[in-house]
Amino acid sequence: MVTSVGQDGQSDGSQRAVTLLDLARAAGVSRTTASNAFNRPDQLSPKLRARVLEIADKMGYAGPNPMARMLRTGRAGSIGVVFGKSLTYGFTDPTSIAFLKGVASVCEKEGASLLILPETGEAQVGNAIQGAAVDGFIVYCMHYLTAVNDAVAARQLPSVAVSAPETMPMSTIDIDDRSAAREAAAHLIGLGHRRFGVLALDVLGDGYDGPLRIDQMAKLECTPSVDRYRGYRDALAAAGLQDTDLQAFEVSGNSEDQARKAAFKLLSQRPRPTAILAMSDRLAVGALLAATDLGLDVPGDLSVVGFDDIPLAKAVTPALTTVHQPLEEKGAAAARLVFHPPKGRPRHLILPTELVVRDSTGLAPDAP
Amino acid sequence: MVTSVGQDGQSDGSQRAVTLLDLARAAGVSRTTASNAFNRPDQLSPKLRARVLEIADKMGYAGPNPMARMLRTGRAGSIGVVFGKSLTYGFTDPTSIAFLKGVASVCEKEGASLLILPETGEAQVGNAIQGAAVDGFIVYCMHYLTAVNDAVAARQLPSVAVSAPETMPMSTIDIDDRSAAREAAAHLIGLGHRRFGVLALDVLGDGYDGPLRIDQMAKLECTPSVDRYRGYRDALAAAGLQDTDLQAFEVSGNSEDQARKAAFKLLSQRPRPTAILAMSDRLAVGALLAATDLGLDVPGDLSVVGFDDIPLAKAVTPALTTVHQPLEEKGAAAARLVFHPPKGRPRHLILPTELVVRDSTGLAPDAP
DNA sequence: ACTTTCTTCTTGATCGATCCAGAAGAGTGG
DNA sequence: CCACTCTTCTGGATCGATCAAGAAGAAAGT
Repeated sequence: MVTSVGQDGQSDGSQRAVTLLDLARAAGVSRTTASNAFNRPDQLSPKLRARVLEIADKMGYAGPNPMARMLRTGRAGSIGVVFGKSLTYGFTDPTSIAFLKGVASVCEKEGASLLILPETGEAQVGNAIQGAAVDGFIVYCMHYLTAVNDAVAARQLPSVAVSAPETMPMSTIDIDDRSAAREAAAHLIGLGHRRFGVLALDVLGDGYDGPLRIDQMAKLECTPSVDRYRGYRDALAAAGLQDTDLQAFEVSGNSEDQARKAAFKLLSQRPRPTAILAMSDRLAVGALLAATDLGLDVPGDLSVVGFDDIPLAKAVTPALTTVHQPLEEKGAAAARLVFHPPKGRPRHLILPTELVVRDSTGLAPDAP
Repeated sequence: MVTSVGQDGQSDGSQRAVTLLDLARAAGVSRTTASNAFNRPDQLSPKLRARVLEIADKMGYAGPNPMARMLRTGRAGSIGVVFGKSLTYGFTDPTSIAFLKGVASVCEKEGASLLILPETGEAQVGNAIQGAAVDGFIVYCMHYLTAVNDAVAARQLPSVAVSAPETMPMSTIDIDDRSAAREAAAHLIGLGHRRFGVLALDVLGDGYDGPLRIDQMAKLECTPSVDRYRGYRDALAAAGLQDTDLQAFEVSGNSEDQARKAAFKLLSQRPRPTAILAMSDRLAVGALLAATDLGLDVPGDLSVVGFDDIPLAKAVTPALTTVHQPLEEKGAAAARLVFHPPKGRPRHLILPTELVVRDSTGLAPDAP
């Protein structure tokens, strides 16, 4: 006999949910047959299947309980993405949005869902990671890598870390930040620039704004910020210039407003830098704003090079010269590595970058 | 005796994972005690707990299996977000990104994760919804509402639908599209405009570009596109103008490029509209581009009003006059409704909008 | 008629945890 | 010494499904 259930979904939620067993009993079949009605249509006669599904519908049984199914099958049908910074930041920064988009596109193809994990501060790092029902992880973060990566590694699932040291027991995916940055700086040097300002992403992710903390950098194996800075210096060294020709400020939170202030300071120094190397396009946009504040023409008085090539880069005026990196492809490649993990040793992908010259760079004003 | 496990996480993954029972045996305690070591520190002596955790670490036991835990506790620790359009679109459109950001901020506070579901086409709608291990749903989509919403409703979980008819057995959250649109149009009418072009979001989400399909609109109870169009007409009617003063094009995919083309057509007609009502800021930006193509000055020759007030709206030149809607708050409010569902009847929130006048609107060129 | 195969359906075991009720032992007070 | 509470720990039942193996009956081949 069919268990009577309230007509509408509104009724008091306290009643126990309908289970596969209830359905089986109501339909007069075994649990397995009921299960097969949903999962293996070929395992029972179409007529019976239709009847079972109809009764299921009548009973308000939506389908097999996902949690139970996961437990039994061992598959979650989703992959997790961990942001080092706050979850909200992931939806603010254009680079991580593009990355997510790449991840999402692959998830869609695979029919999997995308679980985005919160990070409730260093103390509880790993809490969410430990408890996530997923088939694999993508780690996208810039700071305190070890805590997060260790938690992910402990799960023993196919995992990929973005911009992580290759010493981790998981696949990694990255760009060659150092040589990309070198290329950006070399471009400016080629245009005759000799005095540079650097807008750096914050090295430690601790909200610090101010002169670059070179001493702290030594501690960090590998962050985009450090690598890009080294790349800038490489180019200067190759041209026989001194480190002192490089004035660098860290800007917290990759924010345009903060960058504007920092750039203002850089550009108020004498002799004034003739070019600004920004470690992200958002920072570069901040530099453009500061140039406007100071009445400087870009690229007449000042050249600006960005990094990332986010959509905004070509929308802004003047369009930014910047280092293009394949943000979406980075996400897609990471997702692919999670869904089809390499057998044996982990892979370490390096994606190509390319300097895109637009309108924000020109000959140095004081060039001979 | 402690089961020996390979030193590194690299070893062949075929060995069965360590379970709570294994850990309990290794530590010489019961499963419950081992479980409590992770979940209820107050239920066992600190000394024993430390020992258990240490052994767990040694065995490579990362913590209780999330799937099993979910099944037993009945809680997933995450909420699901369903996009009607493709998953990728969710990370492309600025309005949905802002919405997600709002959702994410609340998730972060609640310590929950955010599961983003794929939609693999109308045929399989509900597949992912049925199988998602979540504690509630947020439905964010514009089209074929019923299929998705029915699948969500069947799950009998706390759910919120954005821009859905209130007939659904779930909470909804929305803005008053119609009166917001009316206000936008009234603003232009007040400036002396009498001939309007409308750039409409596609009514059916089927990739159609072309003249507005008014006949189709009648079929749809409630989509932003339809409501906004009605709002525009309300304003015209109130001013004694005819519907024929309103030329409308649907633009598929809320894309700037498509909008540019559509706006070009609108502006090539004679007599030329003096104002464009765009149903989104992206469409409005397309209109600005088309104006540039045609050598029209905004707001001198043409006024443009957007909708949404995405970040781009004030970054673009001229800054867009637009209808501000609280996108992030919309996401946050939706998430709050999922985490703390109203007892009894579902709630139906209407969030406030506000016309923000910036630089893209001015007096009609032919005004008396 | 006998074996074989195919279809259709069922039973028992299992996935890996948490919850509930209660046992064992230590400490307290009368 | 007994009754009581408190802490610490345990075993059995349970969450809701899927899987592997096999039974019952129909169809087909020899």
